[in-house]
Amino acid sequence: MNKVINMKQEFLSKNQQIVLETIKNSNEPLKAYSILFDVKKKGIKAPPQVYRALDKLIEIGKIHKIESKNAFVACKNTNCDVTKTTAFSICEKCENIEEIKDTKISKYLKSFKDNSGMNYTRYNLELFGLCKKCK
Amino acid sequence: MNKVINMKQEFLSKNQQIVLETIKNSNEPLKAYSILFDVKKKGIKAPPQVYRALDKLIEIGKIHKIESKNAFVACKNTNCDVTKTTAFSICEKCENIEEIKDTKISKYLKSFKDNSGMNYTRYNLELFGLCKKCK
DNA sequence: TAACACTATGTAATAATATAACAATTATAA
DNA sequence: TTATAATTGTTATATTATTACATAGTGTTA
Repeated sequence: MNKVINMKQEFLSKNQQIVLETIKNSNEPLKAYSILFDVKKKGIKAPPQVYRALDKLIEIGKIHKIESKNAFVACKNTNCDVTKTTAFSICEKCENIEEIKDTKISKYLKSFKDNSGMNYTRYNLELFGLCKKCK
Repeated sequence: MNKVINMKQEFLSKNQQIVLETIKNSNEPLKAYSILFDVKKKGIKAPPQVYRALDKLIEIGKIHKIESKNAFVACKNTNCDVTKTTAFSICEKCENIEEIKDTKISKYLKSFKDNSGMNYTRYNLELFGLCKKCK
């Protein structure tokens, strides 16, 4: 079986590589069935093959899921091993979505405590508004 | 048509009332088809009737959607007119979900600015971890 | 009142998203 | 080599959500 080693010595299987490349090459978040459509050229035929790859890629932090859109984006943050922790900015008009790199917000949320006794380890944050172009 | 006035003079239709009561009476977030199952006793028969009510209730801030779970909870925050802005704590083990009332975090996120030029107006935040019982 | 617009409802069909179950194959380790 | 685990392929189905259109009630106003 053809495998490739990435910078963190994590192995990506053939299907995982194909799905990851497809997402990376897109300039917008992709939905699972849109990924499936794209990768059919490369021999992937059925939803479970895509969803399995997506699950794994999320697990190792190569991609993130934007929950409110059921869509997937590649993580551009090279040291995103902390991962599964996500913050996105979403323009409500043009639907442009960007991962928020601002570290202040990440520090703030990681260290956040309330009086519930919860021990927080990760978060999803989606900030909505209007982007520079649309406002 | 039987209508009822709530504190903000917003009208709730019959189906909206039924769906809202069902969600309020639950001690956990409900999924749309679980709501549908419950309200069949009361004459609501099909998905669009439920989804229409859910959409409206979200719009007026009576309920929130937990995006990562595709589930709906009533907003206990009586003055949740600011709304559509949501923050939840989710236990990864027991799946207990609570709306975060902490106002610090809300102030922080509402006033958040980065250098993208985005003008943020609302957010969804889901904080994951282990609750007091599960850790 | 009749005509109109408007909102809410009911209903059937189907679209979109995701998983279960199991067989077949390939990779790695003992 | 045998066993084991991981990955893949495949079919079917479950779950979540919307479209489209018909029907009925409500409110306004000419």
